[in-house]
Amino acid sequence: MERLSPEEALEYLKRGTVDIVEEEELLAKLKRSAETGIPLRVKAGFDPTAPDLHLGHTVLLRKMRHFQDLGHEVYFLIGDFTAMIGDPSGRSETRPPLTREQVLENARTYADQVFKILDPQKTRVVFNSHWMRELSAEDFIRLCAKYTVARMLEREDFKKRFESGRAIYIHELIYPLIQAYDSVALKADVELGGTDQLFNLLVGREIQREYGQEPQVILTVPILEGLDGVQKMSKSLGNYVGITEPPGEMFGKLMSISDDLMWRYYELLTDLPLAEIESLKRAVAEGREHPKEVKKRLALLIVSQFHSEAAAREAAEEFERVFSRREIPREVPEIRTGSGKIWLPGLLKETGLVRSTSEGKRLVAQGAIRFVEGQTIREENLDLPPGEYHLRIGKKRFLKLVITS
RNA sequence: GGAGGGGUUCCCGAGCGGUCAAAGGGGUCGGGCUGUAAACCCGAUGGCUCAGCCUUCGGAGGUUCGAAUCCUCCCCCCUCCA
Repeated sequence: MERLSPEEALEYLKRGTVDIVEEEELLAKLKRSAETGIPLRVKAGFDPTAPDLHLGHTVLLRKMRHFQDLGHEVYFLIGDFTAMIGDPSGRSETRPPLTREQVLENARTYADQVFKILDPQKTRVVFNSHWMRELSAEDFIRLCAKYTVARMLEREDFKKRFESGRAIYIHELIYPLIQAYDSVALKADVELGGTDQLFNLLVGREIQREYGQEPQVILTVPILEGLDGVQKMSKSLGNYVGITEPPGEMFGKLMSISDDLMWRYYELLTDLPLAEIESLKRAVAEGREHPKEVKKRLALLIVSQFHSEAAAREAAEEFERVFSRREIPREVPEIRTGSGKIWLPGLLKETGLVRSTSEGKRLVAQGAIRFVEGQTIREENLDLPPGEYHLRIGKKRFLKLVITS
């Protein structure tokens, strides 16, 4: 991988990006790096407050990894100083500054998750409070003097707010400058970010120039759609796959995405060459491949990134067993009870499979509860002889009921 | 400082004295169709000891046989004027 020519490297890096500013500059940097043997300094910033990563975040992380695979050095920047401001692009307000302990704690959590993708050998974790705290008021004013209000107001959300007369706080205007200064401090050759970061990243180029540095090249990656295929993947929308989730969970969630979305995930979440993805796409369109099989392959590829290949394969088998062959899952919550009358809604609530007895009643009424063997239970009350029973609640929930005499 | 509009169930959003656990949409869940895909169709969607009872409509009081709906005070958001 490290032996790609600069031109090939460029192609490799371009995959799944939205903007590249400027492509020729990137090529030039790659060439120079190849000649001198000095790796490029690649920067990407992260919010210190939300260390709960999902596949959406990995689009960026994977791009960072691509640079590492080419031998470059990644600066994983934790914006503990900028967090005091809160990036105005999000709806986030000014946040209370985190304590040093919290920041370090979050950084540890990041490390646990991030190194499932990044190569620890080629990753430098840095905190921008490091240099920002050192910056004197004079230095800071000098920094501010390098950019104009008019330029700052070009940013989409500032512009809108300005035009509609909504508040823009001065510290918000500062945010892009600080992020830009981070690039100066790190002498970044490249900065990566989501498409929503484009403006901030561009400011970085200009500020670097002002400080006599060669401007960084910018690569933006798309914001990944969530499992619903419409909204961006996010924890609060519940349409995400967390990177610490167990393999079975991941696999199941990935199998539930739409066929259309599958191609997007192939491109952004796997390293399968684009040409192969194209030919798969064609095979599906022509009916030579079943989309379900292709999706299974996708799920396998993704799950293997976070778990062993064996674990991924096992998840696939389990999926087959339970959903295709309608068999009993390997691990099922079990509840034991004495014989006699059993009130199903109450039992389901007890096991935590449903939230309330009302929900349990509803499910029974709707015919959602059945024995795995096939028979639907339409009565809320059960009276079964001692033995083992396997219940299926809806499509995904299972319960093993053991009745002792 | 002045004038006005608003805070409703997970979300958006109707309701504006009883028939309101509250229209409609979204989401979610269940069923059908399938490939646990999408699309589509049907149904459900506060809780409980469930033909009944309890809790919900920003908060606290009040009027009334009866309030999400009327009154008083308070908190929060938005628009316009200054």
